[in-house]
Amino acid sequence: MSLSMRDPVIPGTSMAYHPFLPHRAPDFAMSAVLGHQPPFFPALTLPPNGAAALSLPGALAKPIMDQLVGAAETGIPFSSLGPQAHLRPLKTMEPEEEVEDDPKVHLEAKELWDQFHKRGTEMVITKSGRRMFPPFKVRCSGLDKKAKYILLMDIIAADDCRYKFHNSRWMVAGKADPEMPKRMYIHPDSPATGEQWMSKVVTFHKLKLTNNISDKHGFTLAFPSDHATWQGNYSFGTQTILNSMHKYQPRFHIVRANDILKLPYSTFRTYLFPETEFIAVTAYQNDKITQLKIDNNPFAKGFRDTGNGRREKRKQLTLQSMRVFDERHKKENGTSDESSSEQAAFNCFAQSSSPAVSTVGTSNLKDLCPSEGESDAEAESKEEHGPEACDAAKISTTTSEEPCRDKGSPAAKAHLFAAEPGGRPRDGGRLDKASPDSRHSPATISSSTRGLGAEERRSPGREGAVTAKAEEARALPQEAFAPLTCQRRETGRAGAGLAACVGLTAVLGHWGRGKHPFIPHPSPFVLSIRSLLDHMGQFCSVTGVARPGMTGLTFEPREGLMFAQGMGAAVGAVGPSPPAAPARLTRGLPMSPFGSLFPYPYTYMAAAAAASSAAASSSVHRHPFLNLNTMRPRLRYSPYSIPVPVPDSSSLLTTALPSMAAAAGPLDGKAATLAASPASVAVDSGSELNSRSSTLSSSSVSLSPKLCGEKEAATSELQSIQRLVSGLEAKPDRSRSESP
DNA sequence: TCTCTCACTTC
DNA sequence: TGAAGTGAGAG
Repeated sequence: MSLSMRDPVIPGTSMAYHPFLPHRAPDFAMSAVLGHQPPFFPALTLPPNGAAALSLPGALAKPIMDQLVGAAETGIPFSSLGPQAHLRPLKTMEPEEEVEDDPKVHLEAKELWDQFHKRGTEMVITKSGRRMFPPFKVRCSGLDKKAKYILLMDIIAADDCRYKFHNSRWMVAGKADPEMPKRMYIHPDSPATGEQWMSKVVTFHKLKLTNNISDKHGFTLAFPSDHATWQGNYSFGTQTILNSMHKYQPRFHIVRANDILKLPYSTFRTYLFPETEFIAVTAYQNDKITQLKIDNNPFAKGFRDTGNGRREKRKQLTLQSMRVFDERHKKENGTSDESSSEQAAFNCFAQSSSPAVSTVGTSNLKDLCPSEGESDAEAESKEEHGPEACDAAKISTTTSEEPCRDKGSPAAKAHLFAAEPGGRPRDGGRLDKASPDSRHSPATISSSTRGLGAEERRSPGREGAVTAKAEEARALPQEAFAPLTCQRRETGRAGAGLAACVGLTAVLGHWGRGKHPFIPHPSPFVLSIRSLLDHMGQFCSVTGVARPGMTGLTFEPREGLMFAQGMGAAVGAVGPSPPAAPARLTRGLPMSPFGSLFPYPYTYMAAAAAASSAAASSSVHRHPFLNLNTMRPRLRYSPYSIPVPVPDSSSLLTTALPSMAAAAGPLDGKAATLAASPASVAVDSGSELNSRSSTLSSSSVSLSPKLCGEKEAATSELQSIQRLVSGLEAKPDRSRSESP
């Protein structure tokens, strides 16, 4: 028999609700996103035996069924002989009883992140994908040892601005480009027990960042059911697509679920670490970041000054060219008695060209940021033990970072918080205003974290190695960068949720065979559950990927069409979005608030869930990513963050909300710093420049007493050539070297 | 500003 | 030994 969307499945049968069917008609907001009828749509049928069946049109059956074959490995039997996939009925309709847990998350390699944050927050993305640096690693505690968890990570837009690196500073350069389809990265070890997660550092180093819009390392799922915590389309992948010159904020999610199938209907605990915010670039703009990476990333070892890598050779090459120039200059002037001074000049340049000069440059960086000196020295010392040892050390030696932050100059502080969206108050970001019934309200936000300070004081094991003094010392700064957490508790309707899982498992079972348990290889596979609904004439939506530079509304259909073809081949364009559709549709982005702080896109919130989010709104208001009140209509759909509008270019380096700064309370110093950040950073840059200039000039000065007339001119020319050839010290900060 | 190639590295 | 991860640099 066929089901219409409104046909309820009788509770008590094998499926209380069909996985893909909401039990009620879509509300207004939901309706607004509809309007597209995909060319192909499989039909859903419910056979008499009560099991769900996936019936596909003949042309589609084969590829889809091929994808589903692997589902058998997950224990879900279905026939591969025909177009009907019989899915095993769910054992239970009730969610598992939850044992209270209290997850805490500690960001690993925090010092590295802090340095990263201070130096410019640039993260390189490439077409083929580039790993994150610093690597995103966390340590969890407070999990139920027996329970299973799924850990995820995603990266959301921090604001809707485009940035440029100008005068050694990151400045807003306009409105953001169309947002890329966001993807959720599921940790390959998921699901695992709390004990397993807590026994190790959870690293997401395999996640890659790309700017390749046609990246095929992702796939999309759609959950139209308004019973689900997830609603809309959900993309997964090993690579996250980002826009260059845009600011992003990684997020970490803990989901208590023993099966990937239950993911969409489970509670999400979301953690934000402000220091992990970054600006995506295709090439490093700020050599501080470059140097930081070279110093800390083993793969970049070849560029370290101490090595025999390319950098060394390049400098030797420079040296050689200088020598040639010197000889030629000698010939031209013909006097040998000047050789001593020339030798002095040469020595000067030789020195400048030697690795030692790079060290000078590095020291300049340290001079630039007094608070960095210690960190750099520390980083260098760690280098002796390798990056991994470095990271490991950071786990229990976070005290050393504190002086950097607390004793840092205002400039350093400003810089520290410059890229921190909203200058998140340490407490303002915690959402402890959950309503008592938050567990049952899809839009209710509740806190699951009390801040790292408390967490670390409490969590055993790792902290055992940390002295009480160290704990005390790091408490304050840690709080300053305490992860902003948000928890969504959505028990949902078990029938709908679990039933949806059936369909999910059928697909994920195949993916589980690959390297990544949940990532399909090698071909992308996009499953559109919504397309099923489309077929029923109830739900239609335009989803796709907006391409940068597109004029008008153009969509690269993903769900329906890719579903239709099974293996992701492109088909024709989908029709334009309905004129009255919300912004998210006009952009055609297939993303959803997947794991976001709200279970619904804010477009939904207004009509569908705003009422239920009343309890959360106060918290939301204080959260830069949740601020519905201050957000302005965006032309693009932002499935996750609700960015705080950047007031003006004069405060480009801080997106702090005044209210948040005011709410910072104990952070008043930092809040004040925030206000002064632009100027402070300017001073910062200036000081570095001065430092650099003095370094160069001091070298020259040692020559000048012996030089006269042509000699000085020649030396000057030498310097110019030297700069041109080797880039030397002025090069590091490309644009900085040009600033007065 | 981006993309590609290169030489170098780690694993 | 080769795949993969790096920044530099050319275009």
